[in-house]
Amino acid sequence: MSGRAALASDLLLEGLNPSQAAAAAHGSGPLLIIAGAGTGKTATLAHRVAHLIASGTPPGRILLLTFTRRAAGEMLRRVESLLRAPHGAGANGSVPGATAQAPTKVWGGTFHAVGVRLLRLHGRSIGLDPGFTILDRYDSEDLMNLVRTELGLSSRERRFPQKGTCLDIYSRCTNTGDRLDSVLETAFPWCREHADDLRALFGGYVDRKAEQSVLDYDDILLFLRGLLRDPLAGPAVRARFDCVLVDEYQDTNAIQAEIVRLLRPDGTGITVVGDDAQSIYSFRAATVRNILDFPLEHPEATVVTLEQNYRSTAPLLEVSNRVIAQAGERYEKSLWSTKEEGAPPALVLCLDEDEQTDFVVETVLEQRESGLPLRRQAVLFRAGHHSLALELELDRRNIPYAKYGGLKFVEMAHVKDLVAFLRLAENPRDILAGTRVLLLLPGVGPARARELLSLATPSADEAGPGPFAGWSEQRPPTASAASWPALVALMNDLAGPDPGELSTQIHRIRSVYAPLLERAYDNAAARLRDLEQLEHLAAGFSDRTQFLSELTLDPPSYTGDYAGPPYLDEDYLILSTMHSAKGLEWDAVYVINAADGNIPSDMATGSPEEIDEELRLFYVALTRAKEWLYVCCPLRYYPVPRRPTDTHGYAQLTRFISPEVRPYFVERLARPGADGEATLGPGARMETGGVAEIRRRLKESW
DNA sequence: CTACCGGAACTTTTT
DNA sequence: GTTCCGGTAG
Repeated sequence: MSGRAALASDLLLEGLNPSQAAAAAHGSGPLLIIAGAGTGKTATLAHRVAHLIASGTPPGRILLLTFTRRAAGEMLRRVESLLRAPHGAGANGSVPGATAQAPTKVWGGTFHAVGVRLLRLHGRSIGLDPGFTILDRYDSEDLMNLVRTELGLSSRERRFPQKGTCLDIYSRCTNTGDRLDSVLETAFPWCREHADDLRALFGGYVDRKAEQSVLDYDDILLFLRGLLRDPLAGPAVRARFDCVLVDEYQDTNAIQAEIVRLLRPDGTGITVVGDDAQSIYSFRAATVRNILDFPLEHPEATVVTLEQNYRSTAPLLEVSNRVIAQAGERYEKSLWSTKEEGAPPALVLCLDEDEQTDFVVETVLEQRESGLPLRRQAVLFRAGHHSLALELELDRRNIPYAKYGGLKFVEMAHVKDLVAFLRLAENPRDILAGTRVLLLLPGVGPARARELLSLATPSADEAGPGPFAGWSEQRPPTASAASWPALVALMNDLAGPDPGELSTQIHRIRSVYAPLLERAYDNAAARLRDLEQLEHLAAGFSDRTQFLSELTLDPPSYTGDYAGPPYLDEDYLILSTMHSAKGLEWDAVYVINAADGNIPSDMATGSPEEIDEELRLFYVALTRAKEWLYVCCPLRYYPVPRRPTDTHGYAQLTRFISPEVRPYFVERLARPGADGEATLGPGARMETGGVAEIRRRLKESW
């Protein structure tokens, strides 16, 4: 590094605390940054990238792996502004060495997005067709179901696991590398008896993916690892990068860790950042061992711990620290804040879900009255459907909101339909996309679709007839005689040498699809508007291949608003699952349904490890708040009915707010009763009663 | 071979 | 409330 560059780098570190600066300016040895919640992790990482560029690393040789594309984008924006900022160094007021190459050249994105990019570039050298299309979760389930039906596993005396469960088991096997038997034993004991059938099923699933030239999420990681392991291709890919930075390292799985290892075998240039206390993806085979064992794997590694929290006030931090202290193994750290003053966290006890909804809506509006915009407030919950009642009320009151997690825009049936046209054109062997398109036609069922798809083959030479040329001679079922010629013409054009602009392609699909949509679904008008939205979305992409990849790897989240995602300049309330809230922060946070059964989820209380993960998830939710934190727990809730006979159960406050933690909250009733404060203690399940009865119980039972 | 109807079983988090 | 399976009518 030149003297001037060194000076510039020093200037880049302005505003960082000593630990952050040490991490940002660290040399080339392996580096582990343990970054507690709200400790300026993003800033540190951005400064580190800027520092690397300023000290001479070409941006294109830096690989920044993040958990979402949004995180990567945010990080690179900050890098850019750091390098642009007038630090007084350099002739033109910016950092030397930085101006020539834009930081946007940095390879940034999720493991999956980067994997796809590298596989399209280098895949051929390990025998992978670079024209592959990508299956999302639902496509993968459908393909699994197809094979399951073929093998006659659907109709059995002993009920065979559902497609989603099958895919979970498969995915767990591939991502952990464990044998099927041990996976079944530890994670899916109720499926043990089907071990042999599952093996056959998975074999078929793998074959079908290969035939169709499609990759599921797991394949992307698997093939990327294969690429890096390959004696010829591996070195070529490795040679691209000098530095690999991995964010949210606590949520990586064994394959991802190996990919990092293979990218930088000697450990130099590796930076991993994370917080073991926020590991919340073990259901996806992420293992906290990656971060805990990093110093063992790299004995020469430098470990920097960030403990000063810049996000939350001391009272909020206090309660979060107490909550996470209940967890098992972790790096000991205690977050501290200089923001001493602040409102204490509130524990809000509600009679039922309606009262909780009212409380949240009223408080959100009060906060807005006193100057806090909606978008700086967020409601967090364990499962996507926990926000349903709230969404209804927000709709009723015309309060705009955006929901993260749960059903996504691209997962809605009509959007998937339209995308299937594009996918089929892109990859005529993609049976799932093809079946989806053909089944839209009245009179066409699975059998006819299969027959038609066997006629469609990718044409070997450019000049030859298109892949769907054979369809022109097919006589359509009388019911869809009208739409058939248009569909054939459309597909031939889309798959032809000159399909036109992407948004034009979508426009053409819409005109063929609209009548089919109207036949197949109700509220066609709203759905057609969504498709218009999709066409607008596509305008930002020049390339169909890229559009399809990004759509499945990083789908835009769907909002509750019929008109599609809210415009960026509008104010709207944030609704999010706790998982999707990772890495984000808001001034006011409302955690709803903080009852045992919801958090921890009833589905995840099988083992102490699972419960620990739920605890960390709760911790993640609490630590999103900067100023105000409300934890709401409805005493009674109805959407439980296992049987139609019992209408509702009584909830207990989440076990994570234990008697030791509880005093750090200020307790209040959502709708203060006539006789003021209630005395609250641990609850018990009870039989139902009238409102008066419930109110009475409320006072005794907490 | 497709379209439709009735009964039975299930119901988290996501790249 | 939903999805999934098997049976039956056209």
